[in-house]
Amino acid sequence: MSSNVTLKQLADELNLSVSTISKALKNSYEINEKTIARVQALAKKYNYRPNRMALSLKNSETKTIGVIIPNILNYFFSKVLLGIEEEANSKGYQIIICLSNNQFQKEAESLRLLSDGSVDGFILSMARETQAKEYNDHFKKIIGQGYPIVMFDRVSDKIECDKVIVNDFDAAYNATSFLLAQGRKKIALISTINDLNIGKFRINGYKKALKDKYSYNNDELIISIHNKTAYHTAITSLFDDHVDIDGIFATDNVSAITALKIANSRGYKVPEDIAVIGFSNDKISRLSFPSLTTVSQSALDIGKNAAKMLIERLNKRNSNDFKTTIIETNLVVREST
Amino acid sequence: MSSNVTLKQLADELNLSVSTISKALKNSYEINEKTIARVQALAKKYNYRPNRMALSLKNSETKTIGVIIPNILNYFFSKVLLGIEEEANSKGYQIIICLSNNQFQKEAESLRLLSDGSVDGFILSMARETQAKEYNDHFKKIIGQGYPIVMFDRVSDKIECDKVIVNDFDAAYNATSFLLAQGRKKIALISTINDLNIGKFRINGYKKALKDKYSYNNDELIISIHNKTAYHTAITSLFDDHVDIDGIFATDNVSAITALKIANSRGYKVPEDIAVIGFSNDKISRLSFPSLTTVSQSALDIGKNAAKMLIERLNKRNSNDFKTTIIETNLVVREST
DNA sequence: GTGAAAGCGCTAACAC
DNA sequence: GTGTTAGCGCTTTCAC
Repeated sequence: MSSNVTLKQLADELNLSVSTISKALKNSYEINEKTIARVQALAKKYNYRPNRMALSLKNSETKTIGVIIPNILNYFFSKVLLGIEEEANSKGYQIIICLSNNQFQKEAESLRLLSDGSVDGFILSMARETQAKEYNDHFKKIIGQGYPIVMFDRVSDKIECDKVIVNDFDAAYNATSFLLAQGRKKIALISTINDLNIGKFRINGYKKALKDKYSYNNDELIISIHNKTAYHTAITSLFDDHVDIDGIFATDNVSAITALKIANSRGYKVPEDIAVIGFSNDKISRLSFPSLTTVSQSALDIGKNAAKMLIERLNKRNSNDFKTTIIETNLVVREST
Repeated sequence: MSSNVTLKQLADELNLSVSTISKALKNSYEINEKTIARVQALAKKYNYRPNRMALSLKNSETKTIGVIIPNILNYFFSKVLLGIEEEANSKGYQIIICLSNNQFQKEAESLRLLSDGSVDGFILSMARETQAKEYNDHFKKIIGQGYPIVMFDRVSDKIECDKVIVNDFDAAYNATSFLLAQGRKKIALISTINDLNIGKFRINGYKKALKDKYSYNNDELIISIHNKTAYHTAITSLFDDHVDIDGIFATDNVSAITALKIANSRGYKVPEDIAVIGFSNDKISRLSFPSLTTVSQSALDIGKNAAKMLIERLNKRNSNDFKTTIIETNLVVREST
């Protein structure tokens, strides 16, 4: 921390008391106008700023939000963070960031560390491990301690708190329907997030869309990938086993683009012979060859809404009417469909 | 902030004084062992954690680092952030993050907001606007207030502080030399960061490499792009004007991949007819078609080093021996060369 | 072995 | 119109 000027130093220099200085800086009606002017001039000269820690201690509020994110290298989460930061800053809040790296241990530790009065509340998306193993107690404990939480995207039914999600079922349903409307006859789903709730919702959306289309007479074709190193082999097998495949919906863009590359190298024409849709409207979807149609989740809005909800809750404590906000997705159509 | 237990509450419940509790929790030799045991048991029961704001106020240190980043959607900066977070956490520091969005105004405002005792020091990379317009005063002011700064990647000669950079000159020299060693006869440089120092260093590295290769007899061919929307047109013109181009070194991956796409669409064979090298070892470089050779900046190490340097400086104030750490780059060769 | 008191920087109720 | 005091939660010095 720095050697900033304090009220006391200003008071000494002007031969006034600390409380007079404090009031003068707030333009209190109690204080003589000349005094106010003198005080404010000196404060300006020394660039006085009230010490944030002293204020926090006094007011029992930090004006700081703890944000816990599974993976900062993921474009979606970065963009949500951008939204949180914008909204929080505009309301006078700062954000402390912790990265769980998708590990339960680190998520719980971050929660523990920040629940020492460092923040007023939390915005978070569950670590993959936490959701896969259905750990909840660390969240409940924090909430029990009086810290409000807003969860986004990867949320848990078991936790009572505000939430911001997209309708993953609808998103997948619409994406699959888009392929069906093009007359695609054999559509596969590639999922790399089978262990997450959102992954399950997306699978269900895909299944329902196929079922609703009476003229579609192939079985569901679902490839589940659990390992980063397995993308290429798994998708290669998909093409080997189903040469007549003409549509792919992937729950992430890395597998979507891997599929595109394999299709390219096998001489499929995209989108004539095969269409591919990814998930998350990130940079790579614009730069792939051909560019990738994706489901856009409006990550920025998710972040802004989450911040807005948390700040609202901080201002009207003790109410139990938790809300879940659903952010609309939309299909951004590019060259791959 | 939450309703955490305080020393006072523990003291009341045990009919002891606050100071006894405080000492007991620290296993002070002054305190009776039985008392220690009783106190610690109760503290554990109530999940006591010392209030961070009170500690900060008392100790005049926040154990928090302010990080100001130009663009969180940029993979390089995200990865640096990851490095900072890892190193800082391991040393017991938290990080408050601010995004300048490459605007001077927002950068200066973030600095101003956090210099109220919220953080112990700063890690930052200059906003594009700040560097282009050579604004420095806001940094100097903060340093004058006693806040140490560590700058990384986009740094300024005008500011005396610790720095972490890569050798952009060498990186560009080596990348260009790699193309020359392949026998490329007409190598273009595409720069989208001409307004940044690192952009200038990269151009110089490219120029020097061409000069050092006696057998190379084409002129320098430098395309400078200043506008996000102009990538495609500018690079298309490059190909129009120089059909015999056989090598491209780009200072960023979006233009490198745009070049790849244009080359693909014009029937060039990559890398036989033309080779392309990008900058920053991010996800898209692996997923492009063909995958892109890039200069890897070891972003994680940059982040870790920056955090390490700042924390070291915080522990030995008042010394003026500022260091600049140079992180090695290396060329990651993929299919595009 | 335990407790009282001061002080970190600030605000606000209450003197004067 | 200005000053005194108490207190936010904690640590530490000094008394008892």
